[in-house]
Amino acid sequence: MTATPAPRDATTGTTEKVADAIRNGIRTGQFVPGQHLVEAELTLRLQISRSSLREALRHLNGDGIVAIHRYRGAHICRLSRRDTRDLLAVLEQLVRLAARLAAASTHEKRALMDAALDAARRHDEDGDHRSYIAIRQAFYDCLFEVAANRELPRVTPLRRADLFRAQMRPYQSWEQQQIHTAGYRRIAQAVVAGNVEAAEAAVQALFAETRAMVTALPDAAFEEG
Amino acid sequence: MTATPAPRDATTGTTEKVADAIRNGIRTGQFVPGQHLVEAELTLRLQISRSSLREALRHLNGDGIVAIHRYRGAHICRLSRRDTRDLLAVLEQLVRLAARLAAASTHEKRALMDAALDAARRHDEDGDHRSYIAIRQAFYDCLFEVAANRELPRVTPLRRADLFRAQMRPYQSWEQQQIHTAGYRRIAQAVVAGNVEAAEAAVQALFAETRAMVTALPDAAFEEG
DNA sequence: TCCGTCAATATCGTCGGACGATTTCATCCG
DNA sequence: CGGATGAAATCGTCCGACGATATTGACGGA
Repeated sequence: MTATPAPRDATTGTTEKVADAIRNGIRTGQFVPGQHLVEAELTLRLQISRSSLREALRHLNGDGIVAIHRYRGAHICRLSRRDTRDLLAVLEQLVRLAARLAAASTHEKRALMDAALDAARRHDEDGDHRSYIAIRQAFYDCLFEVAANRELPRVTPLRRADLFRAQMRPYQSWEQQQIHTAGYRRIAQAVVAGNVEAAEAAVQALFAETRAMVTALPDAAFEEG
Repeated sequence: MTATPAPRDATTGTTEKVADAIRNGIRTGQFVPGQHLVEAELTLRLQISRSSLREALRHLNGDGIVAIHRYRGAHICRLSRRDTRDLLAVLEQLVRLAARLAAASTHEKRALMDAALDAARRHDEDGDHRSYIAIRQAFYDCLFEVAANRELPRVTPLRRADLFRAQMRPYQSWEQQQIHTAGYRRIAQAVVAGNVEAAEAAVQALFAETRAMVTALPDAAFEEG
């Protein structure tokens, strides 16, 4: 009777493996937003049964990263400009809350953010896109860990943000990634310092940058609507 | 099975019907938080196959209202004090965002909130618990409609809040429900008036009341941890 | 040639059964 | 009384089947 869905149990199942595979495929570019997902093809590629695949797709559908239309199959969601705007508005509030809670946490807990900072510094050196993804993930994992709010990781639409990142990728330069990473660093520094106002301000600044970047993108990067 | 004459969207399927049935059962008290869900029993009760039921359970697991432990089955989540605190913190931020967006919307859109207000007034008269549930649902539906942010209804953990309400029910008096409904009314009025600050303040006040009520509840109302 | 109609196909939704894996529980023995 | 043990219950995964529906492409008439 644990109040929260099983953390370890759930990760050991076939459906979770499949869901992770697709999520990871989105991050690595193996799956592209808008791509049609045919059940028969995926069952062959992933070597699983249709039942398990459908459960995984239903799971991903709940996360909002695949859309399912009756008798027309599933496809990776492709965000419109409006979807992106709405997503960023919600995400900003939740990350702000996370930053506020984290900055108000105990000193030893806040020190965990140093790991994310170190990873960010390493990213500046090699500059691989894969490490950028890793940075992002490490940053948010660490932020949620320090914030110590079990509900935040559940509701924060980070998987949808991955979709957003995937759509931006062809248009985003390495410099922009570096700027974004610098934003993570500023948040982490404010959190480690225990400065609540600075942490919230850093989150706001990061999302302001992101919104500006989105505005500058061509229409081709978005779904119509 | 064959009784699906006019399916127009993805929301009209067996799995969705099952998920709705369980969600509704939680609201009406048919399912109690902590209750064990046996697949064989549910397939008989709902007259569906195990495949469809499992998809539905996976869906509800994604919404965070049922927990699934490998080889031990699914059960309705039961929130601990901490879970409740975390849930309310996140919910407050999202409802605040919704109220802010709604109050800043156009005048004709904001007028939609009058429907929710009328429903709230009707609730004061008959005072049935079922109508209280209806009020709550109508209020949030309307708020999200006016806020015009597609991401908000997706991420806002209202189903988990239903869990919370279900756990409170045995300890919540009718007067407290009325007080809560009055909080909805204040938010709606501020939204209709287009007063952003007042709307956000009303949300804050509502959650402050809720937190105070939670603190006063006995331990028996919560899962341990 | 263009466009509407209609059949063929691909794919999905649901079902039922099967088998191994694991937990749970009652039983038995020390 | 407590720990080992075996049976029952339940779950996870797979497979095959059938009807339902959307998509596609052929066909014929204007």
